[in-house]
Amino acid sequence: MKAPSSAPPQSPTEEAQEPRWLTDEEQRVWRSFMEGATLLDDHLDRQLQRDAGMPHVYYGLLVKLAEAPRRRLRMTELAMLAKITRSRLSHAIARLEKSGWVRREDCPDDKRGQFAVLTDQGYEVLRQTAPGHVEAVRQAVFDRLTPQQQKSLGEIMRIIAEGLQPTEAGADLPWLR
Amino acid sequence: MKAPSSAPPQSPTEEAQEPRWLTDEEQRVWRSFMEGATLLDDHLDRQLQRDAGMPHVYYGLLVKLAEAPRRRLRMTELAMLAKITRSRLSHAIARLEKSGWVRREDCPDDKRGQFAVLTDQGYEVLRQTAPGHVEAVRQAVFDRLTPQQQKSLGEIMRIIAEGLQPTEAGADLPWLR
DNA sequence: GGCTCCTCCTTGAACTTTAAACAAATGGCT
DNA sequence: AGCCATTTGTTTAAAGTTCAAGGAGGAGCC
Repeated sequence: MKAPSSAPPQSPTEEAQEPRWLTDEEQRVWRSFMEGATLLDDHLDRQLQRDAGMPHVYYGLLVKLAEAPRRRLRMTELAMLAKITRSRLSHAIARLEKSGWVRREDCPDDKRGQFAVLTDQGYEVLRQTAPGHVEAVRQAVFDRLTPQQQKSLGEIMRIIAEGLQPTEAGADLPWLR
Repeated sequence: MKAPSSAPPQSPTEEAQEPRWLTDEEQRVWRSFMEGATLLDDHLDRQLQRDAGMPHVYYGLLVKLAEAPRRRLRMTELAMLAKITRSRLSHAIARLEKSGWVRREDCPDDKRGQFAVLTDQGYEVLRQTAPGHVEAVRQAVFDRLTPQQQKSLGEIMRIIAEGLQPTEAGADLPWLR
């Protein structure tokens, strides 16, 4: 991220041309982004750990389940929706199961498959902690941005997210550029 | 984050009024944000773990050190710059020390104090991996956004970050609203 | 000096995340 | 049926993070 004073251009046949360093302005944007994102996630993590007894990611899992038909989702689908690995999800569900907020259920169609099912207790936790969480999000984000800024933020982050989705072919195929 | 169908308004004297749920549009913005931020950080984490043998946060620490006078910073100052807790920093520096990229040095003025100092080896790692990292950031972010969007992103994230800075009095004093 | 409070940083335990390896089931394909 | 590649989800260990507690030095005050 830092440009060592003056690096001379590489040989033209080298794959590594002079790196496209960030300009000062780009630097500022990038650092603001990282700082904001870090502070925000830490903030919400603490908020939820305190009020709901779980990290932000876990809370997000419960939300996805609550929105799903019959409050259940296949592990792989949940992992994709939540943008986390299956491994991470496995651990997370194990912990949420221990807390009594989620229960596993076998999939009748596919003996490999597992459903993660939101328990009534899990739904209750969500019901009780959701107001506090939305409020935290509002105070940290929406209350501070103009409608136009909110709209921009949505568009921008959607673009960034799409560029990184494993779904999008070409994203992991840089040699096709 | 999810509004259970129709919750009746609370008693007016209750502190908990009807929660200010997010509108559908706000939901979309918020989810795009979380997804984008998650995917981006995971992506850069993998990129740096692969190419530099350390997580994104650790890389950021080396960058801060590289920019500091005499390539050294007091632990507390580094923690504040990097927006992480001192505890986390302690562990992180221990690991970076083991890797030979940072070294601790006692502070002459204050016997409690410690400097984290970037070693030559640490600087070298940075020099070699910085180009690849900037490139990753460019591809994921700057190459996809218009100049106007980049500017907006900077402004927006700066606002969010400022609202969460422990520095800003009033941020932790919600009763003063 | 002695007292108290605060700051600086570390530590250890509990918890979460990652990466790699794995078993089991599925889905073609012959 | 038999075979092989893929998909599904879990497991293990190592790495990273958090939280609460604590040692030690500094700073103000009597």
